[in-house]
Amino acid sequence: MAAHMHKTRRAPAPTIKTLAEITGYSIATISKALRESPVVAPVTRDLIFKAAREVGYQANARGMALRTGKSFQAAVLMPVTAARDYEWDGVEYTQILSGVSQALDGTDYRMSVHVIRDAADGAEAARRIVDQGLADGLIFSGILADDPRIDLLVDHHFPFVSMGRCRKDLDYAHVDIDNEWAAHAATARLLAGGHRRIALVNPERRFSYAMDRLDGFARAFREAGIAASADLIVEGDLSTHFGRQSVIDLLQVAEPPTAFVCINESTTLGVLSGLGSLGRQVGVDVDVIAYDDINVSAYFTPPITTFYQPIEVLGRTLGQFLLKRMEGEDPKALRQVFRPTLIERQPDNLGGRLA
Amino acid sequence: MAAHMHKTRRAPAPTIKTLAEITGYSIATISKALRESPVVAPVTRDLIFKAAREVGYQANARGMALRTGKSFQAAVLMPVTAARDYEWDGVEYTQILSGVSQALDGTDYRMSVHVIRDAADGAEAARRIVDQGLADGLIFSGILADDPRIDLLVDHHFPFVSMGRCRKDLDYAHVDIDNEWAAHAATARLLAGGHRRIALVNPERRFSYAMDRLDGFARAFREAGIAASADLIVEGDLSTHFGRQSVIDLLQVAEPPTAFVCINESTTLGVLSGLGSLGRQVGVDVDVIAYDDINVSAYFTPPITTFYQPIEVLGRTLGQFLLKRMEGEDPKALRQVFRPTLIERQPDNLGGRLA
DNA sequence: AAGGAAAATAAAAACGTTTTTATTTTGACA
DNA sequence: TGTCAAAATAAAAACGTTTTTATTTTCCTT
Repeated sequence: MAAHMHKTRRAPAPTIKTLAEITGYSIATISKALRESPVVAPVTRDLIFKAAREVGYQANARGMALRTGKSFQAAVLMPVTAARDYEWDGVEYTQILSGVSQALDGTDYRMSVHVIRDAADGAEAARRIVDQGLADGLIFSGILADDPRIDLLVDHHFPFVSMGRCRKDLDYAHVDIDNEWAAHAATARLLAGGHRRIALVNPERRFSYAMDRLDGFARAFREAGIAASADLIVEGDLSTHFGRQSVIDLLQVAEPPTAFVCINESTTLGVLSGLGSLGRQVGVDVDVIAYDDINVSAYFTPPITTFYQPIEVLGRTLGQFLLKRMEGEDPKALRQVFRPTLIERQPDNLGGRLA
Repeated sequence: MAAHMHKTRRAPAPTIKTLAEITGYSIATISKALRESPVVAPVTRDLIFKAAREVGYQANARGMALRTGKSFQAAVLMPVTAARDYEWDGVEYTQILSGVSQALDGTDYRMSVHVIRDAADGAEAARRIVDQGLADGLIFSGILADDPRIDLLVDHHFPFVSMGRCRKDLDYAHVDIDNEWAAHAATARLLAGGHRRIALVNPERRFSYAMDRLDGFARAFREAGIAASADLIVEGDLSTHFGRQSVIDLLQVAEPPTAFVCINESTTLGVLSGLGSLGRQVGVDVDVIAYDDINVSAYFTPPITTFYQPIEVLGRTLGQFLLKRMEGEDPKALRQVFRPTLIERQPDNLGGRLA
């Protein structure tokens, strides 16, 4: 141990200049060699790579960023509602971020997260990201039927992938869940079980996927030749509170529903809570089919039938698509719609009394 | 409208050079003026600001970053376990990110999120962030009793704020929940209600807060002069599955517990599910007290008593502390331990039959 | 062996800042 | 009015890259 070991001065990180000095080549050659440009001789390339490995060279992201004008950031807009008592909100985002991060692993891109509080906030964030070059690509969800972010980004030729589709015919990369199909399947299942008065607990109508679900719901009735129980459609934020309140409201109408189609875990928990507090038993007095974000419906009492799609897979696809988009790939080639799998945990016909 | 309106060529974003040309000052003066340096005359400063506003000047983050060596990134390590069926995991992180983001709002800092899969991964991520200067500050949670990240960052004088305290006596900024207190309070409450056989559903012992909770649990028994039901302590990942399995295991012992102290929402749901499937009724056969991450226990059937702390507040504090740390403030001044509030929803004495 | 094209490398400029150093302008004082 | 310090501004260098342009080296052809 050296006698005077005052705060070990860390050696400055090696740069291409360091490598130039070590190898005797110019920084231009170093730069080209490191990026495997064909103009530098293979033998010198190898030499330079070796030197780089030896000194532990790491390209300085800031230098690259300035010169290339890129930020090496993949931005994700994460919605968080401001409502005080609505803290379940956005639980699935952990999975999305995890998936995106997986896709980005091993690339030069980092993931930056921009929290947005509503649609307007999201549009503003997107604009800031484009204008200031805060990121090289963007991922976002909560797509509106007519979403200003999609318009903006398409217009600016800015690489992005949306989770969800808007209702305009535009070319853009996206990943989605087949909500029309899922809502149809859930409704058809209940109709087949003998239910006629079916409630749909749905998101607000401005969301594109709310429309998709309405479509699926209507189609199931249409195909069964039965008039849809349109008066049992409720729309709201997807909070637990909303789910609970919906049940309380719906069970007071003249012909109350015998079944519920729920949109996510949070509302489902609210619906179950509401039913419980009114003394109704799931599987006996009413049936509930849900869409499951975080695979937790198995633990509800009783376990209920759900449609399930591992959200992390969507996240990973979002990330992969974004990488390709940032490399200039045609957005037309970057679209995928996932069909969730049905997990049956109940007969969904009031224990056989309906079918 | 111009006749030939081919793809509107966007004017390049104004730089300090643009401002220099407009105002006639040198770029040096522009730079100093914009950062309100006292060496530039107030009248010219105002002039330059006016020009900047007029052309919509926005400092180029990449240029700043290169010159200053800063990244203007505040990094957050977000843990996500790989386990396939454990998707509830990390639900509270949305709230943390939201809080951090709120604190960062209006500053030059952006939030980047690094997903980590375990403790080793986290240590590696921290090292990469320090070595490559990927961020100017770091926030992380899931603190181990002896956490290598804290050692590393303290050693490197790298600004960070941890959510949770390690069990070493070091000077570092942190935010925490008073887990010792909460576990003590929950246990004492159950003891006062007449319970003697109390189960503790706890995280793995390597986590610092697991130790804190063990301490609080033990202290409650000690203060009551009763031998702790140490054989009813279970430790595991905090999945719903673990909660459920714990109940199934614990109810098979010779003297089974009459009450459960749970650590988070996820395990609590599992515990309730397990109790339900064994036909035990909460509030009748057993009592459950939980710690509530996302304020959803009110919707469990029946609602249970919890300790609750809005996690977003912690997130905000983490962000605020990090900003101060990055400005060089003494970490000793940046510590805060929150006591969650008790939300009573049950008598917690088996409906009066114990007290 | 000279000439010239091709290959390899080097030099220089540029990206947008900040900071250090140098120069000019101002204003007080004798 | 000339001198000098202080105030204000300008010039230049630097951060670490990439890219364009220039130079040198290699090697083939005659």
